[in-house]
Amino acid sequence: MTQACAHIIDDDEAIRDALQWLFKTRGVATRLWPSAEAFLEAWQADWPGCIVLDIRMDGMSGLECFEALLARGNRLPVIFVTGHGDVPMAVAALKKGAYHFIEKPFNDNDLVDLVEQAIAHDDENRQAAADRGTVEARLATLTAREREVMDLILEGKFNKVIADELAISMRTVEAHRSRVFDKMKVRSAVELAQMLTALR
Amino acid sequence: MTQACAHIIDDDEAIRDALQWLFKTRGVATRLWPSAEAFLEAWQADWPGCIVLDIRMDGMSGLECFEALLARGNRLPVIFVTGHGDVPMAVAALKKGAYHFIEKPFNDNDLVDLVEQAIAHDDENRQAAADRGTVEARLATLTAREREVMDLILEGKFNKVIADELAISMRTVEAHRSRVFDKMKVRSAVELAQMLTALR
DNA sequence: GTCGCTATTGTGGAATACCGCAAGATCGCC
DNA sequence: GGCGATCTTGCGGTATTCCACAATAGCGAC
Repeated sequence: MTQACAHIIDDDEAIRDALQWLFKTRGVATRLWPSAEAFLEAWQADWPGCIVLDIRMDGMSGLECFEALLARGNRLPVIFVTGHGDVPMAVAALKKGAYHFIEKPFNDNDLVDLVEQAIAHDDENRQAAADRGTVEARLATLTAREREVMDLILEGKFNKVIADELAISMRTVEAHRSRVFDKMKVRSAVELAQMLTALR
Repeated sequence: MTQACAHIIDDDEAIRDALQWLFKTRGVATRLWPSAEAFLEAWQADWPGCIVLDIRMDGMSGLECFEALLARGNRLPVIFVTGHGDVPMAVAALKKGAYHFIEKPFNDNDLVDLVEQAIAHDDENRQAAADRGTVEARLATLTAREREVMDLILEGKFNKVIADELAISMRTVEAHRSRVFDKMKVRSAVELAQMLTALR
């Protein structure tokens, strides 16, 4: 499941099959889900790709599914598909972060293009998230004391001042500082600042 | 014109007046424009507030006006209002960066709420832009050589290495470095890195 | 208890950064 | 030619960083 794919969630088997065939001819991998519930149950945060989500379905609606995904921190771009949408619904969905909102009947090529854009978009997100992930993983290896020292380093303070504020000796600060650089895999305070400021 | 206001662009005088009255009762300053052309002619990049833009108008349409504003780097949130919109139009507008898309007839309170949110949103944007502006203004005071040195500092290099790469003496690098810190109003390379990384 | 991790401190020295003062050279502008 | 901005360099000295080596102490896990 490391392969990016378009998750097609629709309770109409004929549509699922038609979309599967469509995407197959265009070289886009798909995975089919007969209901929002089924998808939510299987959903994993690290799945790459995008979601093509029908709004009107038996059981949980596409909008409810979207909300549930939001609550779980879903990052996959969601493309809504509906035959009975309206402007307020589309606006609300997009403002909540949906990737697109398209009405049936749609042009096949348009949908494929959208899905490809969404998958590419997800790729970028995923890359950025991975970068953040590695930095956070390194942060996680720091001890509490090391993090305290790091914070003060990031305020541009001298070891001397840090030693004062933490009421420890300068030598100790140096030791922590050295370990911080080591664990964060940077060679200077400047690199550290850039790495962490990039996280926002 | 330093006061944030809602720019109402509509070719129907009755609607303009009605909206002006509505916003006045809710304490939102407004400015009325009878056409997209009139607004575009007067438009200034530093106006704060938001835009309420009717789509169907004689002459230039709201959508065309929006495109023109995009091309000019407009930052004001745009709220589209229309009686004849459809889903694709709304989706396209939002994906291009419009703030909202609302259909007539609309609930007065909804529109006022939207406008207030948009103005608040613009305030935040403007604050962030101002921060970027001050940093960029400082950057602009740097000489070419100082910027070169700064770039190398931001790569975490020692003065010695920088001197080598630029084929100048270490003392010269120190002089530039000192002036860079001075002009950028920072006291350490760490602060500099944070200030510039925050710009993205 | 022993082992491993963490926090702590010290010594001593080499490498760098930082600062004030002074000054030569180039270049464009009036 | 004179003026101002910029780039350049050196001297001498202080402050800070960085590193290797060495060592003590607390604390939780097995």
